[in-house]
Amino acid sequence: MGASKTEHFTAHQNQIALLAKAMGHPARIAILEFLLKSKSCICGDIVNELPLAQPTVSQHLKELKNAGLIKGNIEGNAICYCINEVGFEKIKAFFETLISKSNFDLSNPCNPNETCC
Amino acid sequence: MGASKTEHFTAHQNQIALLAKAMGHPARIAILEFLLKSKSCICGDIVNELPLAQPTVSQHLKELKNAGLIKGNIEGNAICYCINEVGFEKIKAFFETLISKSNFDLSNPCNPNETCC
DNA sequence: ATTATTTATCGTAATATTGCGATATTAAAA
DNA sequence: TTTTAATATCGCAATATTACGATAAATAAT
Repeated sequence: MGASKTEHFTAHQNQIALLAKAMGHPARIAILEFLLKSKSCICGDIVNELPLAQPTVSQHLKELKNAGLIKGNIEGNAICYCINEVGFEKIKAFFETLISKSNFDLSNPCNPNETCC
Repeated sequence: MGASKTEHFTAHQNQIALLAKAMGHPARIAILEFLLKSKSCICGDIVNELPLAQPTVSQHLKELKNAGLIKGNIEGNAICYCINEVGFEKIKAFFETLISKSNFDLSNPCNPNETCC
């Protein structure tokens, strides 16, 4: 195989997995950190910030864009990239609701070395 | 290639990417949601909850365990799984610090259709 | 018009992931 | 001790990801 059986899971589960997957590479975390540190959009610069070849960075940017974590638009002969707050809020909200709706006591976790089920 | 150049990134970037990657599959999101909904650890049941064969689920559980998102210990001839609050707090803290340290105004984002760089 | 700059795409090799049948392992139950 | 149950591992096929050189595309600069 190699392909995920997405049709067997909820839209929400697939959506979160998609966002998490896009964040599942150190280069893409570096890009997100760089864009968040900046006050506005960034033209170029991203390639110089990363220890990867230009086509590789371009590919990572494309994945972040497809996942909805960043935006990019043409600005002359350069491209202006910035955080897509929509995707970012989605994954943040996921953690918040997951943790708040959780019955699991994260502050007093069960010890797996004890009998607990 | 196919292998990430982890050596070129910070330990923190690699750590977060590892956690995100582990969450980058709907089956693993489903497992996390199931464990968080439960009050304590879960023996078995996880395989029956998912629309995947037992070896596949076992593999997903292993990945979540390796990433530090869940714990599992032997309980007779069954295995007791529960949330690993350590990994969970890590990824939660990542979002919190990233957003608090961020200079990017998430509530008033730049519009990529305007000149912004 | 030509050249330089910036970014994307193509093609391809190396490696990783996903999924599952078959089988092993381990311990409880009979 | 044999059987049953639960979980893990092996091996494999299908597919996806990662990385980058070469090249294309599009605009700015000369």
